[in-house]
Amino acid sequence: MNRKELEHIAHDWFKQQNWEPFPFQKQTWTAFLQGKNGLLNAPTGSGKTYALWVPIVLEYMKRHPNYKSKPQKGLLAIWVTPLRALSVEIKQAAERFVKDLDVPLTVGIRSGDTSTKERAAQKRNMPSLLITTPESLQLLLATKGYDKIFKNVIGVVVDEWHELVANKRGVQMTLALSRLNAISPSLRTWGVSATIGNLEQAREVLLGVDKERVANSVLIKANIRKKINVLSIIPKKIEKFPWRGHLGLHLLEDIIPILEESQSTLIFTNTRSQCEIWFQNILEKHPEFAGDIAMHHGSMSRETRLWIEQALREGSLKIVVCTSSLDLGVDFAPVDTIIQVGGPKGVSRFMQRAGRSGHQPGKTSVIYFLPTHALELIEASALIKAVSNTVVEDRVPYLNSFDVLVQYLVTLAVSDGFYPETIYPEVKSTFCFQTLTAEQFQWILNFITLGGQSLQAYDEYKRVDIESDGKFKVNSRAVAMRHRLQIGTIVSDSVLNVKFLKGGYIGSIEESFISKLRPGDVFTFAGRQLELFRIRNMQVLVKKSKQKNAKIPNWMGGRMSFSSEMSHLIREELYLLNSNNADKSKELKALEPILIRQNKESLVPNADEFLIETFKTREGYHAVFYPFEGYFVHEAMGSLLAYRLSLLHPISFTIAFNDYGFELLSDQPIDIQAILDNNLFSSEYLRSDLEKSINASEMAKRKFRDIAVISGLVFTGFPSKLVKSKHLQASSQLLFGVFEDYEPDNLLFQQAFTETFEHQLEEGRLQLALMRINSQNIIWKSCAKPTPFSFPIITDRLRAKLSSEKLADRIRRMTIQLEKS
DNA sequence: GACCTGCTGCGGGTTG
Repeated sequence: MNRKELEHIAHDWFKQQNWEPFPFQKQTWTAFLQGKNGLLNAPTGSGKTYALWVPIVLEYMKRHPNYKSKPQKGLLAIWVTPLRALSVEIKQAAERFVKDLDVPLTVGIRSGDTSTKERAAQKRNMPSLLITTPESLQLLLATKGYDKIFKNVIGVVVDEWHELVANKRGVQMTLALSRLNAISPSLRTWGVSATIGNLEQAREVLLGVDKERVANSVLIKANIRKKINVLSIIPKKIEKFPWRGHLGLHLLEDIIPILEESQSTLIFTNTRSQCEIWFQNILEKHPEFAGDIAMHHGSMSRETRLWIEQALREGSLKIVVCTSSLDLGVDFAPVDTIIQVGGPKGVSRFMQRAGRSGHQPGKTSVIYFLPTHALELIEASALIKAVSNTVVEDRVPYLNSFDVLVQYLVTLAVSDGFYPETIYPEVKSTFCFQTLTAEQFQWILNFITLGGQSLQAYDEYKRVDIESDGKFKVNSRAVAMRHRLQIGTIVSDSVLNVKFLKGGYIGSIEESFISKLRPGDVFTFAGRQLELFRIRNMQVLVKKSKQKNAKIPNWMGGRMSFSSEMSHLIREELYLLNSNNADKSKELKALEPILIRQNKESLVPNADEFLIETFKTREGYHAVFYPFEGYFVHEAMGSLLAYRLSLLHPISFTIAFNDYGFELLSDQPIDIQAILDNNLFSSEYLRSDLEKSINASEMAKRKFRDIAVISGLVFTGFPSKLVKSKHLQASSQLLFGVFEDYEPDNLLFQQAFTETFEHQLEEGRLQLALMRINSQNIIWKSCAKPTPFSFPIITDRLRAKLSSEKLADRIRRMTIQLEKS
């Protein structure tokens, strides 16, 4: 049978399903059958799964013409998905396909949900097509004789590659790929990705830095444009609409008609507590929705979440209030409407959420944007434009994640052991470790065998032995076991499990929240009123309660900052505000009263202007700056400017910031002229000034917590008996301190700082922002009172008390004040 | 006068 004939079979099959084959499918089949690697860019719900199952099966038929009488045993292809939740759907698709085609191939799943028994059975007899997660694949590499499992694999497909490419799970994935490539000579690597700004780079990350290999691969773009209809909910009376806030409950009644008219609706909120609040408020004001409404977020028990997902699929739920937990994965066909409450902070996140509705080829997605404060109308306007111009963010890959490399090398040492001279070039071929030097690699080897320089005295850090032939191998069963338990790059937050007294797991909650409650107190969680009974063994035992006005928990999650694309779009919209342009969006027009007020008290900047406002209140002297660059950049820029100002003249500040700008507050007048005369926005000496200006060590210490866990320096405990997170924090801090004092050139210690500057403070973006400000005219407005622009920032400070002043300075200042009075 | 904050994802031993 030749390739053409085989393709016909597949085409016929597609016809039988009444599916219109997309052009990219044939292109993908051809490239795969030619032995090429590649990246397929296709939206969800476009049949992309089949685009890659088909050629894998075709290749199998081609290789084994008498496959019916003599089916090939062992693993043929691996499908990696970042979400367990997707495994079942992919498995069903694959099974249906091989069954209809009558090919004797077996399909299996291997993930955390797979039982020990099944896992063992699988190891004896691997399915032909294995669906797994990056972590479970890594665990397979920690198995004795893994090379035999993988030696005949012809294809690895990494699904949702855009989700992995910019984090450590992606790094881990590429390390595994580097090994598989060496084991299996006819392996093809394929990624499937949603549209992202840097698709070309995503391909390079997937395939490694070998230029020839990348040049011989293909990048296939599906070119299917999903129609998205964005509608914003505009407050009827902007004068009474708050200048700040994040909940958006003022507009609750405005969405009721939308809920009633839609078959089913997802309401996306930005935080878990906001999700709880919206759910509760809708039910309170519209009890008629009871039974039709549910909520879904990451701290709720998996059981409840799965139930809700199933109900959505079946169309038996009308409304689900959720967080990012429903961004991805499972496709809910009956959902026809999306409501986004508050700014989504990034264009791709917004589009991703919009895409949850009308999830069928050819259908239009509908998303409503509900602003939670006045300035978010600018965001609404910007998002509408972004969607029609298909602006998408880059996903920036990690570089030199030594913690992941340490884990990977121990993984290899746990199974069959490794020879550095074989593994070094493989590691170096990955995007993440392309600049890894022989010295650095040697340092890592020393680290896993001796525990590095400062931990040499402790046996527990000597995990790997060097055997007489030079093989690196773990011989201790205890070390191997602990390592397997801790494979992966996701480090969980410190949480307590919430359970009913009579049993029944509800979800997880932050230690910091629950410690403020006493037995008998009532709180709301997962939409229920719960009375705290007692806390025991990291478990919160509760009873049902009917009491109203319960406290709502907050979780300490990651903070979302504007993406650089989003910041850019916001500025573009802002610059339109002053124009009398007739085609100004209705969102911007609605802002008119606030615009008039801002222009009266201060000014709305144009494209060539950078605004600084100063005013005095009873709190002190305020200076507010508006780069519109997002929270993270403002955090860094605020500290930088405060530091540089204090060099000119001793002064101390309190700094506040949000996505729009930052504020310096002092008890002395702030010399803005000095900022202008001394070029304090210069991007020169950025890193060294930044290092001196912020408490980099404190931030790095927090980053180091994850690094310590991933690299195996800190053990998070056995499944049944988790180590208390406080202990975890303590030991990672202890180690941080040791390295700081005795081994500052420790690569893991240094990595904590690199991550702080590059990922937390976004040094690269800060640099660009400073350059932009330097090219603008700085307009300094001395205002009589807080302006609409400054109000959200200065009130934010009342919550987050972040001070640049040292305790000693503060005490000194307070004493002087006392003396004066 | 304006203000209830901070997402998501995975994994959990061995042998005959």
